[in-house]
Amino acid sequence: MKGKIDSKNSKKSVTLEIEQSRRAGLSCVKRLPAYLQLLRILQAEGNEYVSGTVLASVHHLEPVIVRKDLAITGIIGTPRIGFRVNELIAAIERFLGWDIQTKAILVGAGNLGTALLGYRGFENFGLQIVAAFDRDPRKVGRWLKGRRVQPLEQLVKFARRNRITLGVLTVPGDVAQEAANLMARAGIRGIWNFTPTKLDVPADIVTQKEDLAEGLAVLSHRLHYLSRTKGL
Amino acid sequence: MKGKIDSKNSKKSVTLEIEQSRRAGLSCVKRLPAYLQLLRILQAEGNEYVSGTVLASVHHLEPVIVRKDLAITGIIGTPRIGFRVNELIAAIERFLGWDIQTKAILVGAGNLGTALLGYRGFENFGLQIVAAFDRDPRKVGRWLKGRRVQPLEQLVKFARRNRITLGVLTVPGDVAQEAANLMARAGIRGIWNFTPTKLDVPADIVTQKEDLAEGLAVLSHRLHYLSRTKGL
DNA sequence: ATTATATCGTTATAAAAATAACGATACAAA
DNA sequence: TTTGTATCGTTATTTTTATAACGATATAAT
Repeated sequence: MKGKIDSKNSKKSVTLEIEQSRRAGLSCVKRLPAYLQLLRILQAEGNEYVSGTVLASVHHLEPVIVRKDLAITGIIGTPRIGFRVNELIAAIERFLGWDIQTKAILVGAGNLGTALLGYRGFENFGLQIVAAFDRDPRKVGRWLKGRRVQPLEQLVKFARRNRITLGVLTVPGDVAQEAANLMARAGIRGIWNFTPTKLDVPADIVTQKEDLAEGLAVLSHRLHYLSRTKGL
Repeated sequence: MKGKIDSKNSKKSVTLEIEQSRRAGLSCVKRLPAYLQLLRILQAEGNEYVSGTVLASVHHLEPVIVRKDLAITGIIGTPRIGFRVNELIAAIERFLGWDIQTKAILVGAGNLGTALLGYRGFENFGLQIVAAFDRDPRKVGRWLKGRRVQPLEQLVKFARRNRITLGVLTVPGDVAQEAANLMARAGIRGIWNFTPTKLDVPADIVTQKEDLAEGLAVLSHRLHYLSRTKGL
């Protein structure tokens, strides 16, 4: 008389199929790479399954949060067992768009720019920095971590010709807006902004500001005012 | 019969004086450095006052948020005028503990470590990286951005002798925990963790994890699934 | 076969953060 | 002097995020 299986399943499948990925909370998206990192280690170690509980304990999170986060990638686990590591990795990568490599250019071959160029590991994040640009004539022409530094004047042509969609901005703050304008002209769709400058860009361009000072502020504040909070 | 001025003022002053800095929301603390950065520019340009409205518009925030954020530093503005730039800078710096320089050591003289060592600007964040350490004998002894790279074995002695309270961790992920243990033994109180490894440390040590992948995940996700959100 | 248990997925509640609303104040202009 | 307005600080509401609660399920143990 209750017909439990039927009524529940039909509702769930419809919901999941129709709205594809329900609104993905920002904090959730931020946690996904951390899961991914651990999952790759587990995969390399030969683990076939992993439980949300394990993922949670490593990252000092509540298991519920992990399960909810994973749910938005569309993955489905089995009770008492957990999730298939392979499937989980694939689901997260796909959700973040990291299953296909995105070509990016980097502007500003200074300290930080050089470090980012040298970072082996972006390939794990679906990112491929294919070229570097700088305004300084002394830097132009030199080779940095396998890429020849090109002059800024070449940026627009290069980016258009190679269908570049992502730009990494590592110039000094006072020329950041200028460089961003150049990227916009070049048809770039997203800017990863490592400068302290808040960029003004057309509405169809996505920017992500990366500010070291932010994290340092949290650290300093906790250090000075006794740490009461627990989480990250 | 209402006695509005009296009742309100007495309540406010008591509240403010007693609990010093009411619980500082995490998101608020993160925004403070951005204000600070802009304030210093305004100061250099000779501006004496700034309104919360201006701060807000530059950073694409609501004025209310700015006023609330500033309020927790203890600063008080004047209606129609705004805040004194000098006072505001001092208040934020003091709140974050950036009014006195904190000495730090850096462990891991790789790409990122080198870039951080070369970053002129930490002095604006109350941070002074006074020494660099590395495990690799080929790096030990070399000079990097004005600091001689020392062997890991010297870390504990050096940190204790110089009363170092903060450690910057830029080693590969698989040796991060090991380095963190060393820092703990050396009496370090806070660890700025640039590795992808979640650290296990004694409860009295504060850690702040800096994960580039986090920001990239947000950027990628927005790029792939149409950007509906507006804010940073 | 029954019971126990670890885990899942969902729903309900609590906490934190963002947004909105509103009175108060200081200067400017009529 | 009066009125207007930009801004402040606080309180109220909404939204987002985290935590808690709970039934469901798959294996292991009795």
